[in-house]
Amino acid sequence: MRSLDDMLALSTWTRELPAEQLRKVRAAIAVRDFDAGACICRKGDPASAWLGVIDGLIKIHSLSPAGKSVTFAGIPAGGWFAEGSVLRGKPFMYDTVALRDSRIAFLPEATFRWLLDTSIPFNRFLLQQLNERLGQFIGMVEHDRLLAPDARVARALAALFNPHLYPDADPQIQISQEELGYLAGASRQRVNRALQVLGKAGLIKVDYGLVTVLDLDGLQRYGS
DNA sequence: TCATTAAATTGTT
DNA sequence: AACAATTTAATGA
Repeated sequence: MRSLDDMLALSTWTRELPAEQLRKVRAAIAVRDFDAGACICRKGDPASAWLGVIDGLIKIHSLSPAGKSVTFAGIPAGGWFAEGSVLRGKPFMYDTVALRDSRIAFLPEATFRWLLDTSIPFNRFLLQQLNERLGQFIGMVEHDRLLAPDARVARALAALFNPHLYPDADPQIQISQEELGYLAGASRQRVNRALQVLGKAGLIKVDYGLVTVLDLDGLQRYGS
């Protein structure tokens, strides 16, 4: 399992931070491990920290009153999230759950605001992150209405490998087809078929509980 | 190390 | 949604 320092080395916003400032940030971050299925934060919890996925995989999702689940985003190792709630100073609006055993970094709200007030590189990073996410969600609406199921699964999968949001060199992701279904808004059966199609097209390789991306660019543009 | 079993995941209808 | 097949992880000899 990766360490906090691995993740900080991977995050682009740490690179231009003066050593002294990075040291302070590093000292303020708390690290917690979660078992697969565990809840990292719930809707309504105060957003007291900016969160980073050091290792593992988490999802941001919402449960309907009837118990149906919609997943808005899966966030693999290397990703930071919840800046929206921290910026607003409002409680979390969604639940986040560990899909696998995961290690999470908690960067306290006060430290987050201090970075916001003092660091141009940090602000630049946040701006890019918000922009990338906005692009992803706009894309989701577009794909949901315009693309066939195979292509929707392809995009949902590709979104997990956004190099700006998740700067992780590992082209593999350990995720079940059921979770991929929640992410793509498709049934598990449909995802199963889509993965077979995408595998035959040479874009991905499918193994038990594991998907390896062979051609990210091809995945992104599949079906359009 | 190997066999057994339960649990998770996948493939198919 | 249901079922069978497959893979993994855990357990104990």
